Amino acid sequence: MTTIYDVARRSGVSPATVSRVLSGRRNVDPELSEKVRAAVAELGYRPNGVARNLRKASTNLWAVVISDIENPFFTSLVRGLEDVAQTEGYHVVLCNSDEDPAKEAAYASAVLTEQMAGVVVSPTSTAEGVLQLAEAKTPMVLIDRRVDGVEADTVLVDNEHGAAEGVKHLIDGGYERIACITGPRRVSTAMDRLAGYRSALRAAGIPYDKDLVRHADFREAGGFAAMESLLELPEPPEALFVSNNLMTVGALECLAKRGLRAPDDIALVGFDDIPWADLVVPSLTTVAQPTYELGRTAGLLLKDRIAAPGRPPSTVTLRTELHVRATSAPKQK
Amino acid sequence: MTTIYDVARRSGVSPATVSRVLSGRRNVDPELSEKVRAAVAELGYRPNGVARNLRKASTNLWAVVISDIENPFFTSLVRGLEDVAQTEGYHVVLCNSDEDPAKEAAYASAVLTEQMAGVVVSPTSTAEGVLQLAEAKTPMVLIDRRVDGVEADTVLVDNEHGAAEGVKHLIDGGYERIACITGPRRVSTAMDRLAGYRSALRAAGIPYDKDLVRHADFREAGGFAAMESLLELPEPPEALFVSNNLMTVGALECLAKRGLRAPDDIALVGFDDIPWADLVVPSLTTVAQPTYELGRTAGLLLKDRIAAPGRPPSTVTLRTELHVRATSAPKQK
DNA sequence: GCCCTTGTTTTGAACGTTTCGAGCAGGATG
DNA sequence: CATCCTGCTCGAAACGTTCAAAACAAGGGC
Repeated sequence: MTTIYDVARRSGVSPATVSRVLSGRRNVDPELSEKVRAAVAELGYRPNGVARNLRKASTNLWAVVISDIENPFFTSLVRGLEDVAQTEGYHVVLCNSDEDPAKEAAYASAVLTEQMAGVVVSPTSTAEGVLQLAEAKTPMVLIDRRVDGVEADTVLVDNEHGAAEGVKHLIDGGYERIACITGPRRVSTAMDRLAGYRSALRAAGIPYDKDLVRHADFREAGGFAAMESLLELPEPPEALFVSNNLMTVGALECLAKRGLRAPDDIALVGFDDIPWADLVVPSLTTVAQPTYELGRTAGLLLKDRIAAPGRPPSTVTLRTELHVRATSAPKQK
Repeated sequence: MTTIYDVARRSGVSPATVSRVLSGRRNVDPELSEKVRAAVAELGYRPNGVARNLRKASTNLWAVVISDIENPFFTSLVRGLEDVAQTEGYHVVLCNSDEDPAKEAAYASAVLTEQMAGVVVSPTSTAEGVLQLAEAKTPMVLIDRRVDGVEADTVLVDNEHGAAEGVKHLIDGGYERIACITGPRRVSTAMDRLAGYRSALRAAGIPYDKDLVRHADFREAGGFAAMESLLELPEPPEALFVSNNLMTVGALECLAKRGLRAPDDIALVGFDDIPWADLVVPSLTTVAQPTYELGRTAGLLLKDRIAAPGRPPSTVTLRTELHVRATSAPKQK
């Protein structure tokens, strides 16, 4: 391996000067600089990033800790983050936590020992990894969910407002008996979306009926089961609001299996888009989240945090957008 | 930051001994070992991964260079890879090349300067990055596509056989005038799938008509345009084989826009699944690739390559699986 | 009692960079 | 002419680990 010493010898200067030439500092004689560049080219020298990292006590890695890259929500988010990372000179390390606090903690530990420059994390319910990172003062951006007791930059979506908008849309379509499938009680997004559901009902003067609410696990199977349980009610709902994409898919599968159709048998609005929602027939009405933008924003916040670690943390809340499609067509009287 | 020296001082041994205790080597007195562990716990010592990497001249990073994480094919592949990486003690760095040889080359360069332990890459058409890595003898696994002149471990799918099976399925359904939308000429997978299309026709005694073949860009827009061009033929095809998932989506969108339906107006088989292909109505017949398994296999090959760099490269070919759904229903006479 | 062997620990030298302080010209100033 | 700057360059010390080689202790054979 050729080192900075080889280049120094070849160009007749000291390693220190080579270093300054390569790191683009000023205060170096143009003539020497030229010699150094020539030597670099001749020798095919490539700086050793690891050595630089050791010396500088930091790497150019960002970790992104999410529950599962196969969830389209995170896929697009990660893409947004990676695009920012690329322009800022960082690389993104992908970490699937599968909502498992132990895995999250293991990744947090890796972030610390590998001296990564920063982390973007969508916290699991217990969030011990996040606490560990917060304590170590690692630059960190929380995404999608808040964590009690942790002060950190956060990127959220206006869950309550988005959910309310989706439910209001159903109400406007003439539906009154509207059910809700949401996520675990410990997850802030699940509760925020439920709150939106309730506030839309309240605004319309429809009484809240807790028998119409199900808490599932944000996964396909959970949505399926919750849908089944709702359909088995003595008086099934005439419309449904589902609070994430995978559970919506599960609910749709349940309907398909039973030969039921939206919106004729039950009207449907889902939170969070799924790819090609237009191709599903009947096409799916969703409260779309700006997932790419979420990732991008997180990247920008992380960059700023690294540049100025002392600054007080900020929270950015992005707006959702209601995509009206076929499953929420107005009630036929 | 607490270092191995601090631990050594605290436990009354030399740094070397601490190192041996922590790296789990034998030849260390259990009593000392215990003391060291105690000191580690008391001080909250955490080894510095960067320093270790420098000394060992290698990191625990794998890069995965793909065209776009938002393509479900790669999403699932990356997930398979990451699962192997995790059990083997590596981390995965995500690199979206967007089919841009310059970006690919930039990532290849980063792999070298950051001393990453290995790379899994789905090569772009010109593959200069791959050549650079091959020259540097970086452990590398090629995925999905072959590269001329590069000897490396490779994981492929039996494209020709899979395509032939899909097309034969259409022929068996009574269709004869079958079109094909495939990818760029320089990409091996595109040509392999086209070859499968041709061989299925040949086996059935159907003459090959090059007017029924379109080369597009493997993207949604390309599939859309190719579909339009096929529909404008004086005598449009009665069935269609599309050689990747995004172009299939594009083709479906084109049909939807024109108010045409599969399989009544045109029967359809796509190569590569899309998520929730069952939910699309009519549900989509596909030649499914074992995408997760592709990533997993690549990970295992990479692990082996790192363990034994000298071994001759091997190629693994995985089988596709025909998922018969609604869009390929037999022709109604 | 001496020497060799075996098993464990320590010393000290890397690994390849960056950066601090010192050194050294050469010009400006008093 | 001495002194002070200014602008560059260089030497050397980190950064925190691992590992080869040396040192040491203890046990066994002759």
